[in-house]
Amino acid sequence: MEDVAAAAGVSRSSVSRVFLGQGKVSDATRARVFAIAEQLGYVPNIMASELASRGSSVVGLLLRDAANPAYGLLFTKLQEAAHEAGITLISMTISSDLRGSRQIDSLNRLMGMRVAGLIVATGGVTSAQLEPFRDRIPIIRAGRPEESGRIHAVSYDERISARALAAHVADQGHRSVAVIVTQEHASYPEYIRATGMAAELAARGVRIVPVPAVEFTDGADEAVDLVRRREVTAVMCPSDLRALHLLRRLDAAGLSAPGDVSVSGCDGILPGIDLLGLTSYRIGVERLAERTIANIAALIGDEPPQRIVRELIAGRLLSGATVAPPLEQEPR
Amino acid sequence: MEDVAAAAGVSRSSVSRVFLGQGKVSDATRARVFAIAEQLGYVPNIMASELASRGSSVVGLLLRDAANPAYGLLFTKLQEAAHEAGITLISMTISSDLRGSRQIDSLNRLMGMRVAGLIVATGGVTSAQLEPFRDRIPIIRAGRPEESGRIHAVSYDERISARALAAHVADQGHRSVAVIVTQEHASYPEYIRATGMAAELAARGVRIVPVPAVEFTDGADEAVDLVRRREVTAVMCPSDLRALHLLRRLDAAGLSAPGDVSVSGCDGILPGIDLLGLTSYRIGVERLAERTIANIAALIGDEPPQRIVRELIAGRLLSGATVAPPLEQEPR
DNA sequence: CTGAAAGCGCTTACAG
DNA sequence: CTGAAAGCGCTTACAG
Repeated sequence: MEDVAAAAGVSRSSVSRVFLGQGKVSDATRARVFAIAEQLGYVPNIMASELASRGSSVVGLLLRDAANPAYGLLFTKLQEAAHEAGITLISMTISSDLRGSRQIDSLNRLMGMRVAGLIVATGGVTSAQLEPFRDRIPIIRAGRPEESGRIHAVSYDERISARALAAHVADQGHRSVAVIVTQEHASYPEYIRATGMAAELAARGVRIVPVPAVEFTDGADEAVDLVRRREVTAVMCPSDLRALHLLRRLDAAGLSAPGDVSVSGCDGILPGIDLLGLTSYRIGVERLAERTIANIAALIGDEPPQRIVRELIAGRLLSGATVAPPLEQEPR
Repeated sequence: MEDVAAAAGVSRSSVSRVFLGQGKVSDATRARVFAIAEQLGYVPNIMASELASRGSSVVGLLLRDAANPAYGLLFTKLQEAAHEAGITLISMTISSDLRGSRQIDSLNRLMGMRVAGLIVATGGVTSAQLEPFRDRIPIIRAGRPEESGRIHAVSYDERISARALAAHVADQGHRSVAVIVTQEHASYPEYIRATGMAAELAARGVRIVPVPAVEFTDGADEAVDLVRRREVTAVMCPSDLRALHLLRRLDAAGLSAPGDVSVSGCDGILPGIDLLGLTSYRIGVERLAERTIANIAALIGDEPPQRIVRELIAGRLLSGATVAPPLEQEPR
């Protein structure tokens, strides 16, 4: 900056004003400074700038495994929305198979960078861990149910999706259905979905066989057994990835959907899901990203909202070929 | 920091040393400082720290649309490898449908943050645009052929993958094959793949019908026509997403693979690709991420390698059901 | 419209 | 092992 100022024959103050685009600067000076800067390849040091101005325009994003299509799309949409809102997002990913310590690590790193706000799109960080920073900067949970009630959140409406899927399966005439229930501690969203599905099925008088699961591959073989023994005519999975795995195991067992059993997933993001014909629920990623950015922008803005943000985003049912009326048993 | 120092009864220098873990500090002081810091919720300001030490440990990552499974996985794997190498990655995504200006924007922002190095995983930034920063910080292109020869690169070996796929199709007995050729300016990697496929087919005496494409959906309907007119018995696509789209169009036309035509893609990342039975080539994302991080670590390290890094990463053929011998025509 | 000077939160020789 | 002081690259009142 010193060099630019010298070459342009002005003070550092003026160079600063030119780049900030604020304060009064003559057109001549402005043009000269820009020209020299361009020529010298000068790019202002954002760190120094923010340090001096005590302001930060960057928002931190704590993301889960972007290899998961649902998180990858969310990431992309958040970036897009942020860019449009003039917000720079800096992100760190947490692999889903890594435990707590590393997530905290990332959280601290982001805090150390003095981000103006934080978007948490992973369940790996608990509300309790967020709490100490809560009155330091605005924090918003994105895409995941937030229990505490003290942290802002824009979440998918898992209850609606669970109900829509369960209603669809029940409407096809299934009277005995297996539901793969991810344990609460393993994946809270999946847990909510699964219990929501079970509740809706129960309300419709459908018999439910819960299949507990923790790991991604859990429950599939057990479900296959249930199908073999003709105990159920449909299996509901709390995510598309789990449904895919079930389809693989069914295939290995010489069974298929919907011929031998109806299968449903949830997410609806996977490219090619239409070709597979998987019945699912397309979560509203785009809208969620939009609302998350709109809220964080307001929260880090001049007049932050007084109340805790708490929005629910709905999606839409994707009715595919893998769910059909049960064949032999239970004629209607 | 001042507060922590005061509360601990030491100077800021000592607090600094404790957090940097360098220099001699008595165990008593260390313990006291950590305790107070914890209690006060003090997290060192990384920006200030780096400004003062003139060093940066963060590496910038310019990524393409993470919603694309291939980029999403790359992103995740890069993060993992970086974390293991003690490198903090800060990333900005570029939506594939946004043009130049925004990419430069992100590039400047990253430079403004004074990152220690840069990983460019998008073709949207040209070598020429990178050139001005080339002698400022180490820059490495990841996952994409880099033409300039002046920028470090760890790329997928697109020629190998193209050849493997083409050889596989030819080996099945196809003698007339359509190849969807993405134009060079639209997607360079796809262009390299397509021309590589065509070259290998030609070398094996197979007749080639090139179908030019720019947009993601281009070429599919033309390919369907070729199949209808029995001009080709196979269609090779330069990416799985294009292959998926072709399968959709075939389906809409009442045709299917491999019954009416063999279809191949390339990438092999998509979850569920096995269920679809798509013949593809699984690119070596994990290894590429590993090598990229290893190289950037060396480049920003004490003794950077003298020569331009130029590595090629191979993957493996995924032979699926969508490629089979041609049925009626061309009996062997 | 412009410049000199203080200060942002740290690190780092340099003395002790 | 520890502290005082200068400095990192900027911004921002405050004077002019």
